[in-house]
Amino acid sequence: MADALSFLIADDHPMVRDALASALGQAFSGAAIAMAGTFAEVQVELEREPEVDALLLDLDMPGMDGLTGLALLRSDHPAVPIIIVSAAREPATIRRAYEFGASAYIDKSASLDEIARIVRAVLAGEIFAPPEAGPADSFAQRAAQLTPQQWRVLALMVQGDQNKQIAHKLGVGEATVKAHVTVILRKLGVRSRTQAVIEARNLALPQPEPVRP
Amino acid sequence: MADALSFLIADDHPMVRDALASALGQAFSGAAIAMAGTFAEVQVELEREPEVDALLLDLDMPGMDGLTGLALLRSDHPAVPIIIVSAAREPATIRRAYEFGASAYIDKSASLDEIARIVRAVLAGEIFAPPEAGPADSFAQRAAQLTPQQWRVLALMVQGDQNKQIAHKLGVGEATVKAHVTVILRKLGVRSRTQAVIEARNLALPQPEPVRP
DNA sequence: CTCACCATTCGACCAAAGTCGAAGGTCTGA
DNA sequence: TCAGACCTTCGACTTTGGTCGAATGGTGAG
Repeated sequence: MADALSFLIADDHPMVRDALASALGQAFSGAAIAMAGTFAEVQVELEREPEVDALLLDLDMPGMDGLTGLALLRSDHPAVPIIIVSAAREPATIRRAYEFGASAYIDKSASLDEIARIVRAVLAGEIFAPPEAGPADSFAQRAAQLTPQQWRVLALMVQGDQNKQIAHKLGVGEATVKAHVTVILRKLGVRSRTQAVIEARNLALPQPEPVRP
Repeated sequence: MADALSFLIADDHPMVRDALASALGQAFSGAAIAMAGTFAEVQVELEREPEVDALLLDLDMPGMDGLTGLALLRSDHPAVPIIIVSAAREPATIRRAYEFGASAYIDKSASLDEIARIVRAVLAGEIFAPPEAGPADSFAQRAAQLTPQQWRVLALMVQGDQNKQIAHKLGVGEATVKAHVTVILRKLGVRSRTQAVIEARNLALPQPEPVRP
């Protein structure tokens, strides 16, 4: 399987999807390219074909609460390299994306050549994540310790679901969900569900906006 | 008291405070001008002197969770006209500010003449709030029904406080806080504390950011 | 003044959230 | 194969959250 590459492109904007697909098809002839327009579709595709060589992911898709969705995918499929493709964002968001396991970041204004170059580098095993990362975001550090199932529980908590609803959606007992919540609260360093939701939402919605007087 | 006007300027940036003070002092000679740099200071000043003719308020101050703080002040002092002074914001935020009882909106890049003109209009009883407002934000409409004490409770809920802590901070029993929470949930149309906090925080942090490809 | 209305307060009761301990499953390295 | 670590699951128990009914006190309409 020398050149039987496969990619998954996730973006809610069809135009962007096609542009990325054309860029990849040109740079890697014969590559299999799958598409997804919502967070749910991404999960389905990855479930069907977990062996993709790279996932090109937009952070502003319906269903994924920003970085929460990234972390969720990352937990479910640790082996899949994830390349963030998004509009210009604050450096803090980009840094956090790396902390959550993203392999690279591509600005939507990048040229097709640039995209191909970055994807090729990721496939070669290079990670564009800055090895330094500085002191890093403390909450992100703590959140990175969560297991896949715990991420799913947290993602539903952030949407306002109660334990009973979460249990039903995940197909487990309510007692199980409660146990997960307990661990989540301890790992995040908070003392109530409400505080956990507040902190998690700060991840999804980085800054109100920069001040420009 | 023909021209014994008094103003309260609330902004965490000293430079902006001085600019506003100079604009008002020039346009309304003899006016008494008080200052505040945090949300807590605003509350103290309004408690000490509730008869101010206008409050010039910055939304990005420490302590006030965006529009939550505005609504809180509005509930505590319904008679004080509030003029929002802030950096450029999305139209949705400005619209919501009006729904929460703001009398006018001044961009920080406005000239001193413009500021004086708007303040004069507000003092004359004119409200710059668009009478139409369209379908309006449904949550904001529901939230506007909250009483002052209920706003205080909600503001503390949004910070992640538990009922016991809220009771202590407000100097009432825990049972009282629970009763308030019940009414708040019903008025907001949600079924749990977590959902209420999620919706309330959507007010404070409008959008992630505009897309600029 | 009297009545009605509403904000605020609380106690008693029920539902949801959170804690503790434990069992079974999987994977890794000795 | 066995030991240890970890994820997932759950039941029993405690704490917190939320509902209902009721008493108090203020305020405005008639």
